[in-house]
Amino acid sequence: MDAALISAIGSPRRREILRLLWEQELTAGAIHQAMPDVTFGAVSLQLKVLAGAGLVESRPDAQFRVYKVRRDALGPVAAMLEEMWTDALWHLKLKAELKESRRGPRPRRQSKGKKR
Amino acid sequence: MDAALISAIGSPRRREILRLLWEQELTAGAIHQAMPDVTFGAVSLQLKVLAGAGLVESRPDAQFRVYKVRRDALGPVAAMLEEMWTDALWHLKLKAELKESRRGPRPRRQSKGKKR
DNA sequence: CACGTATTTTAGTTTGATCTAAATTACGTC
DNA sequence: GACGTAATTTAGATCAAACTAAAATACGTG
Repeated sequence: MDAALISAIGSPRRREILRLLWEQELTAGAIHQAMPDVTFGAVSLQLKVLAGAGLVESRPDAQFRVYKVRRDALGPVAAMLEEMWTDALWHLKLKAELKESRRGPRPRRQSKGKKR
Repeated sequence: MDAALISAIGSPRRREILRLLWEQELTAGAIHQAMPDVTFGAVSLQLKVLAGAGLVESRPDAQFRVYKVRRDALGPVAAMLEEMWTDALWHLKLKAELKESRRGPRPRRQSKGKKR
């Protein structure tokens, strides 16, 4: 129960990933598919942070890597997150939250036309 | 129990303030005195964030403003923070954490010499 | 081992969080 | 009301988190 854990769940993006992993194990690719607004690389980096905090673990499975949430590491926070997520309004809130809290460069538009 | 709460405790600086307020009520000035590495303004801004998340409340007392932590708002997180803080290693950890996580401009040196 | 798919890592960019300094507001006392 | 102290707010600066694109790595298969 250390500061890295609390910092890790402080990010909406990382909570989104935890949410996806809550009920099922998923490959990195599957997680990315569920988050179309970021690149695969970004997802991988956040998974690394989560793993560093001990909140997820992964195992290789053929050419895939399967991620799994470590609920026990979350302790009492697990219940808190669940409560948050079962809240009927959550889906609406999540959208707003992600929109207002995203950082880093905007998704670049496909530069159409110029062919190089 | 919403996202603002989790985000609020995600910041080491704000956790430091919560720690100071944990056992006693304090004025904004007293909190600032206990945090000599930031300006009064910075402390005030963080108190505002904490208040916005419902984690602290304040009442005027003469020309002062007394702040108080709202433990109930923290729910299960309260116990987690306490555990973190009673950890014997905590003091060492805190220093390292603050050093590595501070943001914003460096403290400016007194511009000595040139009298403007 | 060349090739295709899955994932991670690196290098560089953007932006919001956090900060400072200064201006402003709030309160009490004379 | 003028003055002094306490606190907040504003405007501007800096930094690191979070991102992208591309390169590198890992794994399985023909």
